[in-house]
Amino acid sequence: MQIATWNVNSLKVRLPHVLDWLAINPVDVLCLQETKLTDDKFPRAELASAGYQVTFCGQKTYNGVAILARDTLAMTDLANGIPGFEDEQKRVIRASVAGVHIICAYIPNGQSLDSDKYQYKLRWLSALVAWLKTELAAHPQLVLTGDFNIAPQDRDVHDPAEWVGQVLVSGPERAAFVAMQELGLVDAFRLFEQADKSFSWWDYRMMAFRRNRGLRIDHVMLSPALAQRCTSCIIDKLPRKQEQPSDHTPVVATLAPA
DNA sequence: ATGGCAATGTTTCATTGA
Repeated sequence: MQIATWNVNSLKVRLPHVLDWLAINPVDVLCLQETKLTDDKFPRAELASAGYQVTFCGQKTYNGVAILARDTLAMTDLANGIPGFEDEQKRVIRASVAGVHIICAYIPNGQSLDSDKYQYKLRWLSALVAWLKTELAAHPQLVLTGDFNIAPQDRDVHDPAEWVGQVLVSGPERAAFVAMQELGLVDAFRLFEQADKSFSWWDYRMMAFRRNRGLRIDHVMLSPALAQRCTSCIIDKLPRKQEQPSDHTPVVATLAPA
């Protein structure tokens, strides 16, 4: 089973990229973030033609998440949001696909350490971690994937010194990531030997992609039972090289049959 | 220190992202 995540930065603009990518990479599950579409505008028919069933939850301009699953697989238990956490922003959606419990998340950016948005990010992360504890107990086969807006370690940052004092690398954010690991979730990418300076996001500005000035902030985290089955996790940089790309590129994890 | 690039809204620039 292959599970991928991709922050597409507008599914309206990026639908052709997604369809092209799926044609080459027929993953079983693709989690999308920043669809930036209200539900009435979601391109359900186009994705159905490509062989994918969908569940989505979006809003105008900002946020928006979706899970695509091959239509040959059973997709059940559809829900969105973090239970008990009031949030107008559409950032979490979940579904069970062929018995694997998938949570697709777009964790807040935080803007800057002195921003209200940063406080919101920390509250949000706290709610997520508390909820994950019960989710993991209920669903031993669990994947948490998406745009975490957290670079877990300095090796996930092109120039750590340049990022000191900024969001995505702050102590409290990284502590939340560690808290997820302490619940048993495993950063699939780090199960394997990887090239130095592997990133999943590059700023549009300053030729950041060509200079590989990026961050690794998009993650696939696996419950212990699934980590045991994971045979690979790669970042696919090809979409980032295309015309009019998203600033993020897909991350793909492969699980061996149970 | 600042802005650089891209998407969105109803736009003629502001806001947000990371």
